[in-house]
Amino acid sequence: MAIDYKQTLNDQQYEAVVTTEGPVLVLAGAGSGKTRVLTYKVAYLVQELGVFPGSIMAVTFTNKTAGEMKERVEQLLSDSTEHSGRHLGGIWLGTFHSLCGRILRAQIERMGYKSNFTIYDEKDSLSVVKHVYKELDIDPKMYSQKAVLYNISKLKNNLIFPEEFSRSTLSPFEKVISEIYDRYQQTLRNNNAVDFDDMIMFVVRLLRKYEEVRKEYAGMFSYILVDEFQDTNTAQYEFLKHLASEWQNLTVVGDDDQSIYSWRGANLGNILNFPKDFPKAKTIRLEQNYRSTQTILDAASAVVANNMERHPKKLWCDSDRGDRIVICQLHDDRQEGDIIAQNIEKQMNGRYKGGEIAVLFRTNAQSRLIEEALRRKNIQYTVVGGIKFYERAEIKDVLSYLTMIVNPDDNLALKRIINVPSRGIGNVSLGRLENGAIAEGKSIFEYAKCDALENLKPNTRKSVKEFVQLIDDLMEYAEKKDVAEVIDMALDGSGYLKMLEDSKDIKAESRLDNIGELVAGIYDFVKNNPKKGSVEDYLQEVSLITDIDTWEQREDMVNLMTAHSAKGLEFSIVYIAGMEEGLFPILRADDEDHDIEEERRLFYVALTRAKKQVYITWASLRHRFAEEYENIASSFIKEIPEDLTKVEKAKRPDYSGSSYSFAFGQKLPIKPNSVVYHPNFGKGTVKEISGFGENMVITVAFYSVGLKKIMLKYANLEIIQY
DNA sequence: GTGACTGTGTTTTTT
DNA sequence: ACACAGTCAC
Repeated sequence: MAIDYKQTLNDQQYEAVVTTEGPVLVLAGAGSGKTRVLTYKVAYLVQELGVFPGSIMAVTFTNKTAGEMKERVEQLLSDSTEHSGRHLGGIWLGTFHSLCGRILRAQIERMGYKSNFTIYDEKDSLSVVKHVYKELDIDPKMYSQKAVLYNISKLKNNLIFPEEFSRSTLSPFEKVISEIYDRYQQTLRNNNAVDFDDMIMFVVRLLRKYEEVRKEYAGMFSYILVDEFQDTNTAQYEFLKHLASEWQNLTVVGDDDQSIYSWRGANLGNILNFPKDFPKAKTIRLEQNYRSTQTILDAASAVVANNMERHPKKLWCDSDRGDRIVICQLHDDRQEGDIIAQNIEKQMNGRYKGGEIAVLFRTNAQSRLIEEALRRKNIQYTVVGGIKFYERAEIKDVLSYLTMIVNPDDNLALKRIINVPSRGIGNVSLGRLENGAIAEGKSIFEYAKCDALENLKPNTRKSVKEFVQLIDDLMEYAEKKDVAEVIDMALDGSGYLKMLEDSKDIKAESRLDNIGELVAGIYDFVKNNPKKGSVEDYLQEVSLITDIDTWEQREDMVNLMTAHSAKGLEFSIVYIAGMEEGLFPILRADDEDHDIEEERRLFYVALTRAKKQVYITWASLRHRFAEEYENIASSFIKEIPEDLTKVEKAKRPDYSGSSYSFAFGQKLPIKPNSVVYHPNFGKGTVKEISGFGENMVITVAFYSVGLKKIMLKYANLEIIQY
């Protein structure tokens, strides 16, 4: 049966789906079904217009979203039996980075790189900057390496190439940046490596410079769809413009109120000026919210209305008013964790599953106390983000072995592993190798491979030759075998596994666990990509994977993450923790371009993740580093209309005893038949009440242990139902 | 070349 | 508070 688009979608959604020709701007408010529109539009193109999937490009913000979208469209297509032959094979669906990566594999040789290039993450980039500082003899204390890297990234996002930047008028600091930028880029080239920003910038450069490249790709994509358009940067937007230049069928979907990545170069101007750039563009507004209660929607709208830079819009919904937003003031950050955990426990004993609940915060560091509190209550949780899996030292080490197989010119990868495990090739020897390589204009590996290495001691020379042999063997093996087989050989042959197994370091065990997880992931990869299971295929994919991509929403686990990571997700219950002035909105000592409107949008994003209920917590006292800070409530709290909120203040906690208690609504009276929760006995129903005030004693029928008499003031009881 | 010691930055958000 | 990088002594 064919999909009844008219029936399934509302009028605006339908219009956005069937307006396939020409540029379309879909302004989609939070929870208005933007993913739905994109999914149905792809299905519509394939099914109703008979478009070949290979001529569709769909760009999403994360790999995870790309995967989910593919699944949903395939589901839609297979549900409609008359076109069951249609599937999505060949569609270009992914993030800007993965799509550009694919183009670069095919085209980068035009720029003098080899197609087996490595993709450097931020840590790698920083290592390159460090290397350049040494080369140019620049003092890291004078110019912060991070700040310089940030500036380079900004230049790249704005498509300013090193040559161009060096020609413009520069301040003394900019002159330093320019010099570093230049060397940085040369170093990447020598290593046959690109950073994240290069991936976009290089493709734009190719599209600008080579008409045949532009024609090839622009001709190929007769339909282009873009999600989260508000978070695109200048380079990404130009990429889209080039690709849409032949057919002009560009649908961008976004919400200017949810633009939260300007610090990464996102240009709010892209969405605000889209109608000017494409005068023929049709603008469609999705203003019906299907997610939240009226209360949550009203609160979020009232907050974001304080922003000046935005397309005005009026979101509406026809759901219930719902419960008020609870704003709870805590004494300190530890109590915040405890209260949140306590309340979650209550909700999980009620009708909610852990997976329906999320705790959002501004900074990853805040998760620790909340985690501890949840652990004390044996509540299962997952943390999204934080310490990143693929940035762990052991993971990077192992991946560096694979990288060397694919791109032996990658000096960074070589330096990382040539002495891990220890082969007696220390800093001095490595320095000699590096200098020799530079003198001969070779990569270190190339130099180590061919030369007599007379500047090394015989023992060291032997070790280097053995290392070269190891990599050579792995390379040969990798020609015939898939990445799963290669990783086993690499871990074994390099002695890396043995090094960890023999280590007395207490961290070695968790490192082994992590490597186990990585290997399991590699086996999965090979299983899922029967035709493309080479080391090179794997590395290309894995370099772009982030934690949010691997996160799976589990039914039973409470979700902890930053407000940024929560973009695009929804939960029945949302806690927003740490709502203090200076933390959310965040305030930094050296903030030049600190943007309060962006912080407000981030708060808007956090609020609109909730379907049913929002809890906002803030603590008067918070620990930062080793110190305590006094805080006042976030100014954003006041922006929520009072009639939508319920304000509570916790008693000062008593940490002297082993436990203390406070719950939302603790003071409310208990009556017979109230349902209560006891930390040891679990849930029960109140049968009898005697005594008054301090001496009140209740008789409770617990589901687990039967009747118990309990003295209220000692009981640490929570009321689930009055 | 290894291990202990010191100093620094970290905790804004991420492809 | 803590991890990490850089430096120094052996």
